Amino acid sequence: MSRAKARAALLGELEEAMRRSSAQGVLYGQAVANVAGIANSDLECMDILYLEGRVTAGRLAEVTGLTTGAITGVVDRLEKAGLVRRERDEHDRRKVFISVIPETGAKIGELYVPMQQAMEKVFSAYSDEELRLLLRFANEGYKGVLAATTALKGLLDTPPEKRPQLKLKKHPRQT
Amino acid sequence: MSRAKARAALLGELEEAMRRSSAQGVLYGQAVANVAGIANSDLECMDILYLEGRVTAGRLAEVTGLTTGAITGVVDRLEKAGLVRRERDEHDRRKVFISVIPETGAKIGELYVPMQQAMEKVFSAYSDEELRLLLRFANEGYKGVLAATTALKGLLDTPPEKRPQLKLKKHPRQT
DNA sequence: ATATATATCTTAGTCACTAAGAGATTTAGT
DNA sequence: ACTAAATCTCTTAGTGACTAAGATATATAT
Repeated sequence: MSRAKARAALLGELEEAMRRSSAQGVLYGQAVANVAGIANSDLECMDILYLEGRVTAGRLAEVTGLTTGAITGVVDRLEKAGLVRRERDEHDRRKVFISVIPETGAKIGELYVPMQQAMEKVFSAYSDEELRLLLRFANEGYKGVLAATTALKGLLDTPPEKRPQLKLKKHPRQT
Repeated sequence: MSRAKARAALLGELEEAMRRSSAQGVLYGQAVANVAGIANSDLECMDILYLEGRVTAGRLAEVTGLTTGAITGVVDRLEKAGLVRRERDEHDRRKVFISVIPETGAKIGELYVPMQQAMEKVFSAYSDEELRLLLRFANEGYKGVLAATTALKGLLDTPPEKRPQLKLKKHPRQT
C-alpha cells in the first residue's frame, strides 16, 4: 500500500472511530437525562448552569437555541424538580437569574461520575506529552467543527445553483 | 506546580475541551437535520442506513432506542421526503427493509462535506504517527464511554443505598 | 412624558414520542 | 396438518416539549 493510501485509510478509520465515540457520547447524555428523570434540554440547561454559573433565562435561550417560551417550560420543570431556583435581578427587574440549588443539583453531577471514571482510566494509559497532543487536537477539532457549522448554515443563504460544488464523498460502507 | 498537579490540570483542560467539541458536534448534527428539513431522529436513521445499508424497521428501533411505532413515523416521513424506500422481505413477509434512495439520499451526504473538509484541514497538521495516537484514543474512548453508559444504567437497578459511593467531583467552574 | 426597546411569560397549536394492542406472517408443539 | 405462541410492523389515543405570536412588566431614549 502506498504511503498516501495508508494515510487515507487511517483518516477513514479515524473519522469512523470519532463518529462512533461521539454518537456514544450522545447516548450517555440521554441516559443521564433518563436516569435523572428530566428531559434532554433540561439536562443541557443544567450543564450550561454548571459551566456558566448563574445565568438569565434569556442567556439559556441564546445558548440552547430554544425560544424564550421553551425556556420558561424548562425552568419550570427544573424548579419543580428542586434542581434550580429563579431569582429576579434587583438591578433590572425584567431579568430572571437561574441558579443551581447545590444539594439537589449535585445529584446530577453524580451521574457523570461513571463517565469521569471511565475517562480517567483511559487517560491513565497516556503520557503527559500524549495528553497534550490530545488536548491540542480537541481544541483544533472544536474550532473545525464550529467553522463547519457556520459553513453549513451559510449554505442555507446561498441559492442552490451558486453553492460551491462539493465533491460528494459518500459515507463509508453503504453495504 | 508539581508534576501530579500539572497532570491534573491537563486532564481537566482535556475534559473540558472534549466536552465542548462533542457538544459542538451535536450542534452540527442539529444544523444538518435543520438544513435538510427533517427531524433529528430521522437524520439519525439516515446515518444508520448509511453505516449498515439495508436494514429492517425493527433494527432501526433497536439501534435508536425508539419504539417500533415511532420508527413507523420516521420511515413515513423519510419516504415522503423521497430519501428512503420500504421493501418487504420476500423470505419473511412480516419484515420491512428500509433502504436509502441513492440520488436523493446523496443530498444528505453532501451536508456532511463541510464537516469532512474542516476535519481534513485539522488532520493535515498531524503526522501519521500522531493520527495513529488519535485513532487509538478514539477507539479506547469509545469503549470507555460505552462502559460508562452501561455502568450508569446499572445504577438504576441498584437501590440507592447500595450504590457504590461516588466521590463527588463537581463540574468545573461553578462560578 | 411618551415612545421604543428589552426580558420573561402566556396561549394556542403542532409534531414526535410512548403504550397498548391490532393485523399479518412465521415458527413450534402436538 | 392444525392450533397456539411468537415475531414484526402498523395503528390509535394520549402526552409532553416545542414554536410563533402576542401579553405583561420593566427599562431606556427622545
